[in-house]
Amino acid sequence: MSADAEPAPVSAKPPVTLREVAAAAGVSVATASKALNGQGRMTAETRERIRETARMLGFRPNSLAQSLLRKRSFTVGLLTNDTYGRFSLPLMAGVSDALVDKGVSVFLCNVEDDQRLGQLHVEAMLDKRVDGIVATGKRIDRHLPVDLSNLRIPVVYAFTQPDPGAVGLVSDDAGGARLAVEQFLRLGRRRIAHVSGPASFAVVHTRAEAYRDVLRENGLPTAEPLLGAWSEAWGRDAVARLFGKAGSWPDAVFCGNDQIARGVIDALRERGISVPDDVGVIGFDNWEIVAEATRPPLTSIDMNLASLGREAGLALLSLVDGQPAAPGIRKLPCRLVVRQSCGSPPQ
Amino acid sequence: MSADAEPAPVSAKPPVTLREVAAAAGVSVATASKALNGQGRMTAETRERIRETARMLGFRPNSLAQSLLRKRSFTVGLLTNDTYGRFSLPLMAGVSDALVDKGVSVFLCNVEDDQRLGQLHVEAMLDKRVDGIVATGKRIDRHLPVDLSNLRIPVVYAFTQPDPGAVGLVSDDAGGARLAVEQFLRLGRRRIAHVSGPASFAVVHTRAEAYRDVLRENGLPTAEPLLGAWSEAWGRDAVARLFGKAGSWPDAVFCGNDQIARGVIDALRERGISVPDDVGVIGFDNWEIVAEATRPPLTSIDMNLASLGREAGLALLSLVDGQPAAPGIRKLPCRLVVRQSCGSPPQ
DNA sequence: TCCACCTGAGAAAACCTTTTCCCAATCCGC
DNA sequence: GCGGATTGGGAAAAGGTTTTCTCAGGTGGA
Repeated sequence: MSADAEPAPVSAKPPVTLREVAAAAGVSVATASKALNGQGRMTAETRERIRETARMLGFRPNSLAQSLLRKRSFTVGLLTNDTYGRFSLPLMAGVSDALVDKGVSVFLCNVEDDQRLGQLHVEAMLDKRVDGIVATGKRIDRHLPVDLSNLRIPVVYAFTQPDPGAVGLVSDDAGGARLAVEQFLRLGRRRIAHVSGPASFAVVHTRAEAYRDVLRENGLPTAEPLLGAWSEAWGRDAVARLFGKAGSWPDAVFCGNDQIARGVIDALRERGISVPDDVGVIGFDNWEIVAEATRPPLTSIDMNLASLGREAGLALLSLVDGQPAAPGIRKLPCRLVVRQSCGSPPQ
Repeated sequence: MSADAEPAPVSAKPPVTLREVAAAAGVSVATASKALNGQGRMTAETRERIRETARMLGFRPNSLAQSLLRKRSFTVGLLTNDTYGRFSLPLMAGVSDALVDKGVSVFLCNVEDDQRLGQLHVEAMLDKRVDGIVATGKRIDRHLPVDLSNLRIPVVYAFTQPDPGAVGLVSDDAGGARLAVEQFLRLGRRRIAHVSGPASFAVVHTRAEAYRDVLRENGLPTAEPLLGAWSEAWGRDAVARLFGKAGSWPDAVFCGNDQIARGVIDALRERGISVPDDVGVIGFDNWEIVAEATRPPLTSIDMNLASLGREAGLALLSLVDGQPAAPGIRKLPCRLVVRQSCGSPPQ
């Protein structure tokens, strides 16, 4: 390991090839290949001898040669424009997780919002003969800055806007919103407000609609959601509007994301309003770094992004294997993560 | 694009090969190859004709075949145990960014803290003949759960503990801490406290030592740093200790990370102590999501992780090209990002 | 006119593995 | 003992590209 131990393997000996294994075992490469792959016919003794030789020599087949022949590279590309962001990370982990067991590796390609970069990455992946592509982004209602519609390999969209006719996986935002509002109802809350992000986001409307639906189904008056930004500042601002004037204050606030929820909780505390005793709060995204830092810790809706990624990986794999998949958007359920910001059920 | 436009290319025609280009141009594959690569000798007219044919046919060379021959796959592996985390993301983006222009793609491998998974990923990468590996982690003072010391391909360590004799890149934590403390001094602060994370982290000591050094160099009394957790709660706790008793309160707090700093700022505000008028605060990491949400926004030390990643990518590339690199750890400077939590210079 | 040299281009090997034939030897039943 | 089936294993092509070698024809000089 140190300088004087060995003549420093500047470039270590090349990997051992099948030919060398065959030579060492005294058979032809064809026989060696078949022995190692469990193909062909030969005596059990021969097969075992070849295997043992391969093991001794530390033989590992060259994926490049295999891929060239099989026209399958056991490699997929993961395209994202959200490397820094919150959403594609768990998603990426899920994709990678679903594929590693099948021996499939993942090329990570961050295209930012740059057409040129996107083009570059897609061409590089195509040249390297990836078996398929998972496209993911930071917004469910926006396209990646690349055209993947006429590729000769399958594409699965996860947490981004799919091309028409493609298969897409997204979180069930409406279901997630229902989960939150229904939790409030179960806890006996009746005056439930909704504070969410900018109207330019599709999910803002999806969640708001589900919020209204649940209230209506339960015969409760629906209040107009307050739309603003995805920030703590807006959460604080919204509290000023909701609780600024005298009158019937909400006893629950369903927030469009965890940062808004944090702003809401901070502002309520500063007004001397107790969470969860006076007002319950539920966030969205279950971003642990935020949800666990609020006082009290924040109950939130988790979009199960890792599962989403796993499903995307598996869907892509079956597409690669030639299984036709039903095109269209599949919605995966969210999950309520209970912490302490919305109280316990009434006795 | 829609169902009736074309017979839906279930599996589109295979990519065009060099052989087809050669046939279409009426030359041999050898000549075609040389024409496209600018090698060999032929009339300018022939070369141009072949190039034009290739362009028309949309020819793109098969990377797999090229790699097999050249023994270079133009592919590297990025190993991390911090997929969800804060640090490896900008770093990954930097690595990818440095390599994409050179036509090098990056395999993303998240090994968590799992030996088996690490082994699996490394073997998969080796089989796929990656040209090199960048190893990165969530802590500068911990090893990844894999042994990369006897690989026959180059390895560069970034933001993780390198093997002896390898090349490693880390942030200059001491320099970063100096930057913070010196900024306070420049602003006329003299009673500077330091609140940091757990003693089990090497960086805690590195930064604390630099903090003491700067104070000593300036003839100021050094106070013992307060060590705790990397959390907001600990930041609030530390304020209670520093400002709880009467006496000479600090006029500046240098925090070990941004979350601690946020706790500090929140607790100061709750005590009616003004930031930055009464007390200046500087954080570490420059995690925008935190630094921009504090009230006031947080001045912080940025570790330039994207640059670190870029440097790591370039270092790996030159190693792959056979340039011997000086082994050992190279430290890259941090950067002070000024927001509003430490005030303006005195007039 | 002849020879040496250059020019343009092709044939073939190489990279490493898989798979499809193919062949020789052995075995079986009659 | 003989024809056919089976068995164990090998030769060779395929996959797509690069590179080295070879070669035919042309050019220039003597």
